[in-house]
Amino acid sequence: MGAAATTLKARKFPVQDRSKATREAIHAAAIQVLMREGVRQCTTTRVAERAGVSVGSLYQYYPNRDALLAAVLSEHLTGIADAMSNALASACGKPVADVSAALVTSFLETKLRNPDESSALYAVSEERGGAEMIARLRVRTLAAIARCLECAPDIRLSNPAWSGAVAFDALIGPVRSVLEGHIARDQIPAIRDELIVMLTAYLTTVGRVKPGQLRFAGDVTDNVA
Amino acid sequence: MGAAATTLKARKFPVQDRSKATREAIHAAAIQVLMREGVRQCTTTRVAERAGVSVGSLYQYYPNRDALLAAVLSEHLTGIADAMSNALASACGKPVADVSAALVTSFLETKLRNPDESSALYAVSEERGGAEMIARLRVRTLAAIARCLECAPDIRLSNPAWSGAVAFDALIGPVRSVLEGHIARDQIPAIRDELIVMLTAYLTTVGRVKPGQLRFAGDVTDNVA
Amino acid sequence: MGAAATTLKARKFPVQDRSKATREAIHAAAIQVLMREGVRQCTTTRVAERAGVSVGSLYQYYPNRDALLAAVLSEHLTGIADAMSNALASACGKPVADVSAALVTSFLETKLRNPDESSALYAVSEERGGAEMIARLRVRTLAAIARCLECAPDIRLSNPAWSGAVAFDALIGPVRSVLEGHIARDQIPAIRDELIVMLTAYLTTVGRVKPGQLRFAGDVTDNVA
Amino acid sequence: MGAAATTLKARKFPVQDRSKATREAIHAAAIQVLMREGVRQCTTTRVAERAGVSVGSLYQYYPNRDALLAAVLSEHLTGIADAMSNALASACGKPVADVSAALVTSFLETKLRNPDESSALYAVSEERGGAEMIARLRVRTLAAIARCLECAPDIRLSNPAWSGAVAFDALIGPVRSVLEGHIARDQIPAIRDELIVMLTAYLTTVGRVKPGQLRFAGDVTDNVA
DNA sequence: CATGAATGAGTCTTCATTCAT
DNA sequence: GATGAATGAAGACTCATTCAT
Repeated sequence: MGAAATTLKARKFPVQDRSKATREAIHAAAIQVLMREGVRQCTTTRVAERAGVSVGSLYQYYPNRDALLAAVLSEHLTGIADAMSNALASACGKPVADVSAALVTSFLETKLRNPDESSALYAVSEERGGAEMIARLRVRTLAAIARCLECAPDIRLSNPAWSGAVAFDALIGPVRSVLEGHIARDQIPAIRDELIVMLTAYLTTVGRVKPGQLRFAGDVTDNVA
Repeated sequence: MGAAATTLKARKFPVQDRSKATREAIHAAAIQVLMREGVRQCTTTRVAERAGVSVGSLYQYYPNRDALLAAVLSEHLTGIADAMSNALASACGKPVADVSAALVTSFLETKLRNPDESSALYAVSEERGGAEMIARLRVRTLAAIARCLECAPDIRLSNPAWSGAVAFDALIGPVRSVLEGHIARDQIPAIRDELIVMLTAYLTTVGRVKPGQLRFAGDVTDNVA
Repeated sequence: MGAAATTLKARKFPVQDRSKATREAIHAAAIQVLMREGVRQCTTTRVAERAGVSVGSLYQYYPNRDALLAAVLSEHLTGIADAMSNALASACGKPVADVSAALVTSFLETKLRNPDESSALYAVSEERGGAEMIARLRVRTLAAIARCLECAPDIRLSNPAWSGAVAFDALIGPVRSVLEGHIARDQIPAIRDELIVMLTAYLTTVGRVKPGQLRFAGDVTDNVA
Repeated sequence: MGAAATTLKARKFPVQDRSKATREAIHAAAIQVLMREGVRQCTTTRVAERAGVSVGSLYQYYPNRDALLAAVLSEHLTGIADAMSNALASACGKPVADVSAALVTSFLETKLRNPDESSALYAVSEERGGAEMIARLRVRTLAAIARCLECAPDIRLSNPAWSGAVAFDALIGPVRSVLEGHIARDQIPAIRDELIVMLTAYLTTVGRVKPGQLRFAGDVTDNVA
């Protein structure tokens, strides 16, 4: 009887679902604590508390504190990589300006959607294991960018992967400046446009086709000395 | 003789010199530990140990751990800001390409001179107080950049401070990629040239003087397009 | 059976009871250490050790060393204030001699019941926060005394609160002399009687009703003379 | 030659005088620090600093911190004992009321002349060695009191030492209440008068001569129940 | 004798992790 | 599986005391 009742309840809330819910609660709590208190104060006890579970339970879902923080960071970075992949896929085959716009817009949008979370996670990425994860997702994103740049009809890059990497890396600092408050949040549209201009100018310059092919396309090139 | 020798020795190590030596030993040790073990493991005990002094001595020179780390970070950042100010001063009045080159070269050179130290200090800047210091020196550097851009004869920027900030921030990500090992160290010259191209292209684009306007200091706002 | 036994055991030590036991063990240990080693040596480590728990546990029950000492002091002082309140309540409406006796007896009894503890706590009250606590409980006790003196039929005090305060304060020194060993412990009954005499003499003198005034509630200020 | 010069200088400021001055400076500094910062913060370094000498010098004059604090406490207590001895000597042979007045007045005056100092020293007396010193000077003072009470013409105490001790101890609490701020400082004259009344009443009561000898001297006696 | 840099044992406190219930 | 009390290693920081100069 008792067993049956339990089973029925379990059917409505299957074990895995409840597990998943708890796991997600802990995950969310970790982000909250991270944002409000910083990495140092983001202790397992505090996270469990905010998640409404016991520390013991936390350890049922994450083998240790580092694993929890890694999971949080991983999801954050994966989200960004996914968003960028999608955006870039849509821009495939379009001219540089559009690719640049897709790149800049998708990065800024995802990174700045939850600014506090993004900010908090910088500190997490300094902890052990952060670098590798960033490296992994950077590679993935760079691949998407390179693919896109190869198909841009108005440029011909000698090394799309390389140029794409530079272009992507160039976005990191400005975004961080926004997150750190060096650049006001109402300037986000302005900075977005500015970065699009920058990337477009850069990629156009390094990807300009041989003289005679696109002679009248622009005049930026001869400024590069 | 013995007395003379003692006196001479004493002259080499008078009170202030000994203090200074100890202080510097601690400072250096902090950087060492930071590089080898990371911020988390960079404890007062460990630093004192590597410096060959007691914890007590460390606290005679730095009021607390944060102050020590802040001092290390401060010296690092100040060095960079100084180097950039100098380089930019030399480039004042020269064309954009030269300003870009000065900006990129000075930043890369100082930042990559001691790559391990630079790397280690990223984590330090996440700790309490790091943000403010970065903000302060960022402002100083941005002022130098803006000053330089205003004098560049071949461009007319509607907002030199803003464009300079974007240009500077764009360097941060790529440099970090080198430090993190995402970009091989033998690629440093290549990335330097690439960044010079990028900044020059960007600044030329946003600072492009419409034909016929060069002689009249007209309203340049519509150049940002 | 095994299960039942376990359940019974568990009933004896449910969560709250175990917690309470630990808390009390720490409390008791603190007093022990205080008595044997003094405040200075009453460190969190030593207390935890004597309580048979880890330092960590101590901090689960008391936020810091001061809070622990404050708790010990508080319980001690509260106990005294309670005992005196009760004794004085019983003496309400009785003549001065009885009030004095109640006052003296209750104070001596509670203070000297655990002489070593009382002694040890003097040093605690010097530490941060001790003064306030003493002040608070002094006020409470003085109120009880004043209430009692107002109802004594054979005296009419111009300012019962003031006289009560003096009377109470006068007990502090003698009690301390006993605790410090200046007065032998077998003299306690003698000192008690002596103090009763003193307080009675004092209160009678300052509360003496002039012949013929007993029936009229006149101005009694000139009795303090 | 150099020796002669040194000797002459020394004659003007004899070694012992300078030593004495330094010692006193340290002593005074200790009291200052004690008052402003409390015992815990009264460290050898801080005292030396305020005294304008080096820690090393401090240790030339006092073997260790405890000795320094003991010296400070000793001088304080000795000063009080001296003042009381003098006052009591003057009151010798006079009636109880005068003896009480002398006792109370001298104690209050010396104890409250530098209230902050007196307050600060309570904490010192809790440290190791304080109790013994207090005991020693208490004995000395009690002897002076007893001597005085024996000569009072209007009372005949069965045990002057005992009654004197009670009388003296009764002053300790009230004085402390003033120092702790429980009793306002402008109430000092009032409390002095009150305490004189209390001691006089007490000593008169316990020292009353047999009926028939001083029958009309006072009427306090029959109030004692 | 004076100095004050150096020492290091000893405090308080935190927190990741475990395990009996 | 859940709980949360218990653990104890480790970290930051202080301060009495010494000793080379």
